[in-house]
Amino acid sequence: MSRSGAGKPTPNIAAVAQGEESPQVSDATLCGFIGYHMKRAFNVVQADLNQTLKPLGLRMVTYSALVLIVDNPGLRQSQLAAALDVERANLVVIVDELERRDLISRDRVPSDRRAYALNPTPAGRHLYERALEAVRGHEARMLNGMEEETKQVVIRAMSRIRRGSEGGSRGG
Amino acid sequence: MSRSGAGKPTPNIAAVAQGEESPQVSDATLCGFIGYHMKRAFNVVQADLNQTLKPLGLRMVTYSALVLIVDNPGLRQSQLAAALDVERANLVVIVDELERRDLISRDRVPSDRRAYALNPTPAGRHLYERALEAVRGHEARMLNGMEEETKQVVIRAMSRIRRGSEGGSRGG
DNA sequence: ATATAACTGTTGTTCTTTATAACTAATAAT
DNA sequence: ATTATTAGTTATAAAGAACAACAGTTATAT
Repeated sequence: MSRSGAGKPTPNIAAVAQGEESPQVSDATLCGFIGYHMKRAFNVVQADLNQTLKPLGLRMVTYSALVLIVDNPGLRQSQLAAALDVERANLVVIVDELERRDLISRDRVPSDRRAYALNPTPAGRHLYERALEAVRGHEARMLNGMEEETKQVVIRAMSRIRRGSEGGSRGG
Repeated sequence: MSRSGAGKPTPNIAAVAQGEESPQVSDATLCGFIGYHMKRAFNVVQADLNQTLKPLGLRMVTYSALVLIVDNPGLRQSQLAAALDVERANLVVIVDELERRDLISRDRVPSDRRAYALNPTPAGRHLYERALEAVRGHEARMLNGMEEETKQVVIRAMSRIRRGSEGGSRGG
């Protein structure tokens, strides 16, 4: 999960050696690509986020799912799968996990007896608040006082890259 | 590997439905976090990059490994593992793959008979050039005419996030 | 010199994630 | 009514990443 030693007791000897003792390995070519920087940065973010969520018993994907369910009560599993960009089949275990912990409930919808409406329980809403607070701290730690304007530029750039793969006739 | 339909013959029905037919699922809360935008954007980049490299018989990690070996001939596997941020054990199969395709060679180093010096073959250097050209096209496609200044801001922000997890006494 | 520790590459195993196919039940379409 | 499509589920396989343990080699300590 994490190679950055965010919460590890054992320091990564190889990483220390690479960073401070034998810095002769050049990644200059890869540094010419924005995707390389995105990957390296995202690895750090992901590792820290998972460490942040671990005390709450959440992973990145279960956290995202909980947020979307609280923000969109009555959501169907298909919609959630599409929003999370995971296969419906793989979403089942995620929803199972949230349901087993009584964070959400699967409620049958009368109009369509195939579908489940996903709704947060009071415990789910409570954990949602706690998780949100924790993730806000995580982001503040990651950004570490980055200027608001810079943040906005990054967000716009990321959105543009993401939407570039779609039709692209819709303005944002 | 890819859910964005970058090179798939079958259009993702769920994605279309989510994007154009039932846009009622709100991710406003998650959109408040830069990490969310990074993940979504990186998913798109990764999918397109893998599609780009597939005709060359490369994956993201084998491509990165090849680039680092060409740029740092004589590299040891430990160093490569540290640079790629993968376990030494897991790097073995990656190097195996590159060696089996005669893109690199494992040369024993006289001064330390434990270690292998990784060197690119002529075929490796040739594929390196081809891959680099393909990835340049991929990046141009992803960025799609993004202003140079914006790119630099993003790169600096990503570098800052990444280095924030280290000691942080070194300026860049 | 010898014993001990540390390092390099390797193998094997396990866990997790992701993708795929197939299935049941329910709705929609012809 | 028959057929096709959709929602959720199950099972399985493929791929990645984490971890432990090992042989061979080098470094260190006694």
